[in-house]
Amino acid sequence: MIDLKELREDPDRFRRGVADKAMSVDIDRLLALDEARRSILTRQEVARAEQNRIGKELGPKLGALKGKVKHAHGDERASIEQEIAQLEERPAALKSEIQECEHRIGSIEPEWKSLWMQVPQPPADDVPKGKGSDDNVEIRRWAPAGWDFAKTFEGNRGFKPRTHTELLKMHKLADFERGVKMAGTRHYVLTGLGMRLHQAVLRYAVDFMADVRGFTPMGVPVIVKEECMVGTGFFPAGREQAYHIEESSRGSGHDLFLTGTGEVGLMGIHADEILSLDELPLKYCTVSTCFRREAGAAGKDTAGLYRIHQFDKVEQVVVCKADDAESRAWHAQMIETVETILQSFAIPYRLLQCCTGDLGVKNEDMIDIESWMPGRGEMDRDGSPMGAFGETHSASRLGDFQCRRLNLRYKDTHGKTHFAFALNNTVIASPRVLIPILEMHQQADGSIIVPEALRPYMGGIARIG
RNA sequence: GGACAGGUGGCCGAGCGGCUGAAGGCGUCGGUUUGCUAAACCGGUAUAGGAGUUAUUACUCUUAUCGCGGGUUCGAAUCCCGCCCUGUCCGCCA
Repeated sequence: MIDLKELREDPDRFRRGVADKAMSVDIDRLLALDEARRSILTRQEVARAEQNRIGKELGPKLGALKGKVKHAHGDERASIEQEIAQLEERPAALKSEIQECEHRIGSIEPEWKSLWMQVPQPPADDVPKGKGSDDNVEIRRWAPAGWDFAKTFEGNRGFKPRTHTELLKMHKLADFERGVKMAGTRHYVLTGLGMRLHQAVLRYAVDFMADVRGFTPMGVPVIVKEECMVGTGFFPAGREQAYHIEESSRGSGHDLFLTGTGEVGLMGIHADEILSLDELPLKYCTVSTCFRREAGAAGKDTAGLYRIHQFDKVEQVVVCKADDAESRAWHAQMIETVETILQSFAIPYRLLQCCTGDLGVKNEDMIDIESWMPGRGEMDRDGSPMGAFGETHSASRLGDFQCRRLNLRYKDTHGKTHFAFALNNTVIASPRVLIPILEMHQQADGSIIVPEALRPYMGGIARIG
């Protein structure tokens, strides 16, 4: 969430942020509610202060009188009782005023809080303006030697490509029918070498993060409390995307949610903590199963391994000082990590700078990395796919938005606390990444050459089929 | 799942209706002492919100916070209720 003080000081900055992100949050309403809330709060505090002061002065006296009244009789008793009643008059008046304030605050707060949570992190200044993904700006593209983006797959390789679904079937790498039988649409079973390849890319990515990048691998919960989802910024906006475990309806204390990314578990680790400077930056990665309802995506990418309800992902996060330059440096390293990995798989890809309209509530800057998938895209005259880029990675800078929501802070050298900056990035998401791997490395006979980098994780297997 | 016990500041631990934002200790930071280190001594040492002064830095006042939420009371860390969590024992089970 954003800083309300900053909102008060420069509301236009946030109005612009909302507009640039093509969202609608009533900033004026929020400001009005905030103003009202603070004025009532001030009134309540003044009353409380007096209550406390009176309490200290009269409290012990009252106690003594009340003790005395028990043993008093007749006139004496009556006069003591009167004295007590007098003394209690003012505190009673204060109490009712405090309660009234509390009720009024209670009536404002839900809407105030809800609006506050919806205000997005304004995009960084250098993020190009745009309405949606069509306005994203390609930064650069890369292809291995021997691959020319200007030519079709056939032009490059001399034969027509099979789609990954065909290849999966051909080599018995996945079983969609039985996946659907067990769990419904968008579910699958990875079988045999399909599962091994899946595991191989994950292990390769974790090892890269740990051994080359020096990140700490973590195993984190994938079923979490609502606070984690809110704290990481996925709720309330993304509520529809998460599977909901209604434990409360069975008498348990709280509901749980399945996480759609390891980012939730990684960022939740230090929620409500104040870290010391020497603990920063936090460099964590995890491999976790991710669950997504894909609500609103009905009919989209229904075939194959592209859009599924359950997958595994190696995710990295960095929590660093509240410093823009440092955050940008980590961002650059994340992108480099993804490029290194994709290059080691010899997969052509391109980098897109996401425009303002394509950013979510929590990020101020995001790069999407799209891999070339020969089996995607429009069909040519012969009914064979022309290939297309498909998103396989993204890397985001969140500023302090997420850490403010998580209440994750650090103490600087002067002992002052600050909300930390956070970044996150897909190191690898599988099985989606298997699509370009299978499709790019297929041979004319349908067999698939396993990228060299993965062979050590495949028991040395160099070829499928 | 059953039975007890318990959740207090960075940690340990007292408090069990007003004098307690909270004793004492440990840790930590600053200082004095010391040839250096150690010891000793002195002082500081939570977080958030609001208001104000100065307006980088800082300071003052004030409110809230003793697991979370609610209640009793003029007044709650302290009493009552609900929930969550932890420990121990028993049962069950990857």
